[in-house]
Order: sequence, then C-alpha cells, then structure tokens
Amino acid sequence: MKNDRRVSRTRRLMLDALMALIEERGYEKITVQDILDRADVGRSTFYAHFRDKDELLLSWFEHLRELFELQQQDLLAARRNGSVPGVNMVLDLFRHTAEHHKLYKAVAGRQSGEMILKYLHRYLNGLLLPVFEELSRSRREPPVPVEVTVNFLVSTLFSLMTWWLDRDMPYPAEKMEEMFRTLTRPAIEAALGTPPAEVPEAVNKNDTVGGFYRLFIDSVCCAGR
Amino acid sequence: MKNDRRVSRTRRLMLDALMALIEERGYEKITVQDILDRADVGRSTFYAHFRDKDELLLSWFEHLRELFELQQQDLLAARRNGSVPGVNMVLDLFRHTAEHHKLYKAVAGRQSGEMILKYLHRYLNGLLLPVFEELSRSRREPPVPVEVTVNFLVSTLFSLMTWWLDRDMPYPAEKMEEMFRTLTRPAIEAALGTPPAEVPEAVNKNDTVGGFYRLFIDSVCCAGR
DNA sequence: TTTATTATCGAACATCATGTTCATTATCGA
DNA sequence: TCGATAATGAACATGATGTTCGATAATAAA
Repeated sequence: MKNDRRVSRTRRLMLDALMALIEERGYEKITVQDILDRADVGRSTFYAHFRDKDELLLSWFEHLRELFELQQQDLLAARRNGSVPGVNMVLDLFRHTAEHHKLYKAVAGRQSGEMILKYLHRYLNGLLLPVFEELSRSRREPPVPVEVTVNFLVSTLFSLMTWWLDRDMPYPAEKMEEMFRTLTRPAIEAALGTPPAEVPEAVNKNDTVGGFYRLFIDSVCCAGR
Repeated sequence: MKNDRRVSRTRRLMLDALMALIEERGYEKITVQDILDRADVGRSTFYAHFRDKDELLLSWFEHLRELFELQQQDLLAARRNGSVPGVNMVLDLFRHTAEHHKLYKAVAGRQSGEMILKYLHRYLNGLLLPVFEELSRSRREPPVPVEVTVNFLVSTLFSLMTWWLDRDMPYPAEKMEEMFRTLTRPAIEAALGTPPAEVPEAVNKNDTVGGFYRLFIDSVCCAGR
C-alpha cells in the first residue's frame, strides 16, 4: 500500500540524512553508502526506492514543487480579490538565503552539484516563460526572444546568488535585491522593446521567482515533510 | 629532463585522446581507462603525469591561456600604434561556436562538466575585472560593485552560449551577438551609473571576452599543440 | 658510439562505490 | 489474527581508481 508507515518512515530517514550530509560536505561528496549509514537503513532498501542519489534529491524537489504550486494558487486567488501583496519576494529570497546560508551554500554554492542548479534553472524557466509570453504579446517582435530573456533572468539571479554565497555575503540582502533590479530592469526593457513607463509590471511578475525560493528554503530548513 | 621527446609525446597522445572523447561523449562520461585505451598509453604513465582527469584537462587550458596572453600583448601593442581593430570579437565568438558546435557543445553544453565552465568563468572574471575597475575609477561609487558587474557579464555570455548550443543554434551568430549587446549594454550603463554617451567604450572593452574565445576555439579545433 | 638516465610499460594489487539478489524477519493494514 | 509486503543484511558481480615495481626501451649527454 501507498500509505504504509514503513515506506514514509524510510523515505523520511533517507531524506533527512541527505539534507544533513549536504549541509556538512556538499552534495557532490556524498555517496549512497554515507546516506545509508546516516539514515541507518539497509542497502537494498535504498535501491528499492530510488535508482540513485539524484533520484532521491529529485523526489525532494518534487515534493517542494507541489507545495509551491499550491501557494501559487493562493496567491493568484488573493490577487483576484483585489488585494495587492505588498511584499518584495526577491528581497525575501535574499533574506532567507542569508539566514540559512549554510544549506543554501551546499545547494547553490560553488562546490555544489550542477544537477540541482540545472533542475532549478529549468523549473524556473518553465515558470517564468508563460508570464513573459503574456507580457510580450502586446508588443510585436521583441528584440530578444522571450525564451532568451527568461533564461537570462534566471541566470542573472543565480549568478548573483552564488557570487554572494561564495563570498560569505559581503552585502546585506537589501543591497543584493537592489543590484538584481538595477541589472535586470533596463535589460528587460530593452529585451521586450518596452517604453520605460510600462516597466513596473515586468518587475512585478518577476517576483514569482522569489516566491519559489521563499517556500523552497522554508521547507528545507524545517527539514520536515 | 623536461625536454624529453617521450614526455611531450605521451602528453600529446593523452590530450588528443581526451579531446576526441569529449567530442564523442562529453567530458563527464569519460573514464581514465577510456583515455588510456584511446591514447594507447600505460596506466601508470597517466598517473605519472596527472593526478586525475581534471588535471589533464586543466593542463590543456593552461596551455591555451599562455597562447591567449601572447595574443593579448600583440593586440595591446597594435593599439598603441594607433590602429583600431575593426572587428567585433563577441560576434567572432558566436561564429566560431557555430562552426565548431560539436566540440563547443561538449565543453559548454548542458551535458558537459561544470568543472570546465567554472574554470573559464573564473578566468574571464579575472580578465575583465581590471578593465572594469579602470572604467569605474572615473565614476564614484557605482550602484553595483564592479566585481558583481563583471560576474554578471560573464554569466550572461555563458547563458546565451549554452542556451544557443543546447537548442542547436536556432538563430544566426549575428542575432546572438545582437542579443548579448541588447541585454548587457543597458545593464552595464545602469551598473556603472554612466550617462549613455560614454557607453561605446564599455562595449569595446567587452570585446576582450571574445578575444579569448576566438583563440580558444582556434586552438581546440586544430587539435595540435 | 657509448653510457647513464629516466620515461614508459604492464601486470598485479588494494580499495572503494555501485547496483543486484535472495532468503529471512518484522511490520503493516484490514 | 492473518495475509501481504517492506525492510534487512549479507553475499556477490562489476567496474573505476590509484599505487607499486621490476623490466624494457628511448633519450640526452659524454
């Protein structure tokens, strides 16, 4: 059965072990054996659940993704009710990062595995793409294809994040968010071929990115599931 | 002795084998044994020269770096003589990439090793940093620290490159270069806090990036050393 | 050409991580 | 309680890594 306590128990044990080990050494340096030892779980048990290390980590992201999409729906519903969320989610992202930098560093820092970043990259791309396609529909043939613009945005966010983490956060989160806006806002304008007046909306949509990260780190740090 | 024919011969054999294998399968999927088989070199010989796969590849970059720095000096000398290089080096980069996309894909594509990209990233950063520090000296306290701006530039170049390669180059090189300019030019202006008038210089300096890549791929494809 | 040097060979070896198998045991839901 | 099945753990096959060492061949220097 799906709702077998044994199943969820072992999965939780293995995920907890993985998270702890990532914090300690970084994803790359972990072997399956390490996870087994830490989780105190049999070797064959692991392979009964996942094919390899990556699949274990991905199962965790899957779980996060579901949570995130629920949150998204709430947010959309709130918007329909006319209430404007006064928060800056990119800023929240950087704040959360500062607070939980150890884990973030393991996931996004220089010594982390590319697999995680690539997964997140792809996911955020898919998330922002429809938003920007919507945005660009009102304009005709933007100088830069929407797909490229979105990819550029995510890359910039990641590059700021990793730079910041690798240097142990020499600036406050507020400054980082400001940099992100300074760098991307004019670029988005230029890419969409938008007159400056319409910019605020673009920046707004951008906040979707932060939304994911916020939930992301919240879920991570409680380490529960 | 250093100038022993045997040494340079085995090193060349191993490098050639590595390059061929990278083109075929990508860096990740190669084992030391593969290199040995292809190069027809003894196991112990390999470890007499390098500690692992990465070190072999790095030795190749080291070699490229030297060549590049020589070219840089020539270029600087030419500039002192008053002759303005009329070429757009970023454009050249994208053209070379299109021409030798197979190898580029192995090095910079989605399935390549992060190690190479990280190395290049760091190198280009170090290259552009003094240039932009010089640029920003005339201005006081730019909105974005120079270090971040440079990192952003390299990231953007890489993101365009990999996006392009992963999708089998759906646009001509000219279009890609145009996008790069569209995205980065206004961002650089904003980051440096520069009035639009002074921009051309910034774009000019940027060309240094392409300079490396041009030589980079030239050296690669001839496969000689 | 001769000689002393040393890079290469190759085969063996230890080590370690991966992934599979299977009979046994413990735990679960019904 | 009972049938189902998840977890165990030990054994095994596989394959990559990195080391060692005596023999051999190529090399630079004399």
